[in-house]
Amino acid sequence: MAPRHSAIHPRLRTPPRRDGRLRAAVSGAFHRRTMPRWDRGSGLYCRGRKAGRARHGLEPGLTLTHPGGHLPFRAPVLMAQELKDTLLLPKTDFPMRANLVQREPSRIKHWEKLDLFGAMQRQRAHTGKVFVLHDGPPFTNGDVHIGTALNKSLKDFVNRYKSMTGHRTPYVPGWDCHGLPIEQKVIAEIREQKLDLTTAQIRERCDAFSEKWIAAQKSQFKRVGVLGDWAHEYKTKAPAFEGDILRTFAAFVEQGLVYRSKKPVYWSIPFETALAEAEIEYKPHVSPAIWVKFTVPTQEAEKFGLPADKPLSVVIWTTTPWTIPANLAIALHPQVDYVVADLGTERIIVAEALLSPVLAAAKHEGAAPIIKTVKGAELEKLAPRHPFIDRASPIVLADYVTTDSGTGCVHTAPGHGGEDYQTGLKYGLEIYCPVGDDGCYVTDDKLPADLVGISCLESVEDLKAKKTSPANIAVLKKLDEAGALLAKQRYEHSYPHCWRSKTPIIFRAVDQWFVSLDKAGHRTKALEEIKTIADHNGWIPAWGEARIRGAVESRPDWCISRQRSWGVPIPAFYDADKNAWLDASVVRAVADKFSELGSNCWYDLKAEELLQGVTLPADWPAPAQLTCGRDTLDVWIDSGSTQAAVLKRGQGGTHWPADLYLEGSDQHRGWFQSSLWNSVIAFGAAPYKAVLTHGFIVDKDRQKISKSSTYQKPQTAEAYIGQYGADVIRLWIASQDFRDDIPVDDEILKNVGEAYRLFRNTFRFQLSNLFDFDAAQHAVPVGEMDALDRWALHQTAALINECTKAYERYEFHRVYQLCNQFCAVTLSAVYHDILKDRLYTLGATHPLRRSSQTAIHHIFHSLVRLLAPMLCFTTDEAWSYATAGTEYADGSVHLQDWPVAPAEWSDATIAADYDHLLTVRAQVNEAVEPRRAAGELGKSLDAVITLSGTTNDAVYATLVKYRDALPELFIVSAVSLADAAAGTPLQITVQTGTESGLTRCPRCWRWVPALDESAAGKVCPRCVAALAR
RNA sequence: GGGCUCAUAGCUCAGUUGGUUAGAGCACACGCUUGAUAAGCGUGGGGUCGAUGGUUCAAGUCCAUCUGGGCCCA
Repeated sequence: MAPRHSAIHPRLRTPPRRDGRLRAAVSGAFHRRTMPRWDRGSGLYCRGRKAGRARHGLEPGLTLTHPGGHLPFRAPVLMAQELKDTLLLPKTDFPMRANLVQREPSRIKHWEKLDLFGAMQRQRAHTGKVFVLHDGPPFTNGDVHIGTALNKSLKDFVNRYKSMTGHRTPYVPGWDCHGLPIEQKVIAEIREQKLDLTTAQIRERCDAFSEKWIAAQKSQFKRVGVLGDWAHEYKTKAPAFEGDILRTFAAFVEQGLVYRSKKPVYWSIPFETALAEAEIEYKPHVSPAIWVKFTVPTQEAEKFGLPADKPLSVVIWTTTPWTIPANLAIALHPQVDYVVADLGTERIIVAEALLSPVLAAAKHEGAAPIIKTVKGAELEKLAPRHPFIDRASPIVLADYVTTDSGTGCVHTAPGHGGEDYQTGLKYGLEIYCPVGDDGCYVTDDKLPADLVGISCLESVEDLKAKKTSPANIAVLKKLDEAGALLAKQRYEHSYPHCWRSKTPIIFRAVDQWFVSLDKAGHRTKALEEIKTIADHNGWIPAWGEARIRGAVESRPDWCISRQRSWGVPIPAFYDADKNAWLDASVVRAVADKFSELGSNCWYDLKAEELLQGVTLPADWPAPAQLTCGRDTLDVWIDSGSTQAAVLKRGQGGTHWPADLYLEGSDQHRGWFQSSLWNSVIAFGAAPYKAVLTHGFIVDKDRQKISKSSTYQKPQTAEAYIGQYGADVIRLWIASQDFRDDIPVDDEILKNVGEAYRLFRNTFRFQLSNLFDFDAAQHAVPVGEMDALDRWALHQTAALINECTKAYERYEFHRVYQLCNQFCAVTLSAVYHDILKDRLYTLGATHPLRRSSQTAIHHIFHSLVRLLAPMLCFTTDEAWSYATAGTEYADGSVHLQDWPVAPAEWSDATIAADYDHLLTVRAQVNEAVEPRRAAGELGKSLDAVITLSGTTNDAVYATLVKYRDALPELFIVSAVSLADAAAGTPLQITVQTGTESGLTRCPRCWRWVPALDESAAGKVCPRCVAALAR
């Protein structure tokens, strides 16, 4: 370096050229009009040191007139370099560029090497504080969605925070493995491959499918930075877990809650099996549409004030004549107008709006005067007769009835339709289904004998021949004979077909298992538990209580059986007469088998083998006469059993009940509820003390992403993390008030990226200015620190307190806002900016410099911890540089204790004084700005300030009190105070250094009365002192 | 259609038991700086607090209705 300035002409050893002085030589307007673009400080050209030198090199040719006299402009660059070398400029290896996408995976490996999660647990093993966040299991059927990443990140924030505050945080991640969506995907594969597989084979494929996604999701969750007991996760398909699912179920059985009842399902007649939505194809189909008259007996008519002097009937419309034998009611809409229309010899009741299409279908000619109009509600319980079976078909009310088509009077067969079933339950109708597994009418004392054995199936041959089913034909004949058929038409519509047999499916009630929720007072107990949790503010936000209360109150008895393959088998046995046998002790015995062998044994073994060594209840048939049932449990029993299989067993050091459940708000009706029911029934209490919910990801217009026109790319966590890095995504999650919808959008993420850079640069600035600071040796006791540094500590204490409060309330966005503001304003714009002069120009061991370094050290170690739960990668990186000076350290920020501000950091007097001082600082900035705009000033250090005011003004009094600190505080070269007459408001005068007759120190750039000689040339007295050390 | 819920600047958030001219950061514009430099500093513009009606001396805040969004049901 040294030789470089040897050739410099002595004349160049003048004070370095200051842009301020150059500007001072010309008017702003002149300057802007005439100076070359590259010298206007626009940043277009003058980027970096190289560019700066080039500019200096060009300028000596210009001689500009200074107001204070002629001052030939020079550019003693090398001189400046030499002086610059005497400064204590910031130094760090902590990179400015985060390069998160590349760097984060290495840190994950580093954590794995450290066994960070294990280390955190061991460290808090004996604190006596435990916080159990019980993981809600994601479904294992695809890549981690950004919404799932959000959920897991929030959990990670909580766990890391709780760990730092001294809690052991046993977090056992889990997966929900069974269920229809997986089976559907597997079945779709099988369909494509045109395979015909056994149940066991299908289950094998489902298992492999699930396992594959567990592995994928696990690595994706880890990539997000989520810490947990990944090596010992729970899976609902694990044998031990399946055993516990059955043990939970056994508790249901034991209390007599489980009963059998019918419920309609999609049914394939050729395969004699229930079908899932995915196994159904909708195809065009021609059905016989019929208009059927249900006669109203005279007495009934009179009771309801209807005219009874002519035959009167209610007309229904249906496209499935075969369901007429199962008709038990007619549904009307309560608010729709119905009319009694006179057809001459008889009268009919239909919806007013549909009278004319009905007349058209019936080919009625001539007038059909309306005798009477009534609301549907007025006809409730009117009892027309079934056309050919001796029973009433009462009028019921239902909201789903429309006047779009038909008659407005809906044929209701609770055993053959979903809505019909609901209405049936509501009105206490039998769930009646006179059709057997083979699709034929069964022997039944209510059914006309001539219908028995007739099939509802339309075979592929029938379809080709455009023939309708034998049952349809038979029913049409019966209706015709009864004189009940008002009209008949071909009706073409889209109808569900079985994907395998290609024949139309039927909707048919089959026996299902239900759990009674009221029988043993469990609903009351569940509601009590909800209240108890609310009393302890456990529903976060509080409206969660209303949400789950509504779900629990309105939950009907739960249908827990599924005619599926991929699930936990319901351990019911059947005798030769198809009677079901279910007993708690046997369920428990089977549970033990499942725990040992996995639930596949249900399919691999015969009942007799399975029950070997099991003592059956006295009234049971011999095992040899039993077969295993083929229904599986609804997955709500699976997921609701996690609290039993994980928490009750203390897996990974957990305990029951959990301290927190944390899921999306949809889980009020889902997992929160299923867990509550299972736990209340099996253990008599709720499985959680608190439940935190978050909203859903939406696009920038707050529309759900699936509807969004702007978001068609895959919404996987990987896609986002691959672009932004996990820490930016985590910061984005932290920045949002997650109780509401969470918008995601490039602009938002870009914003968060800026905030990320702010945090990173804050750390970098702090680290770089601690390069020669060793807290053990150099730290200054708080009581001996400079006021400015104590102010900074006061602010830090406030930050710590506020952030801690926010973490306790899970208000991460408050932490984000608070830290953002702290870094941007308190530090960057004020504290750090002011500190530069001290840190760079004073001697290394100067008390003020050490005081500030001490404060920076404290602030860094506070801030890095406050942000650690969120910015888990970056804070650990910064912490490593701070403690080890390298990218990786043996320890981790995540093993540190949560910051607690020592009482001595807070100083109300200094805080109040600085409020005044910073107000004036803002005013000074404002006052400087016009002169800067005029081109008379550059940096604020070029300014000399005079403040006049009166000492009876509190603000001015504070200025007087801190008189000596003001230039530093305002980052100006000098501040003089001028006492004015009482009542005079504070007045600010701005002069340049030159105007004040001062000289600029080439080293610290402050304008001073005189320079002294030093080894490095002429500098200000303060710099002479600094250089002397 | 029902239950729960949300709406404050371009974006993310504050805004106390109703009480001065509704705040902050980011973004934007214009400057400065080149000793945090793919950084840093300053100044500035920007809001009918979703809409309407009401209560009140006073409404972002309380009440009602509506509009739009979200979750869950039907």
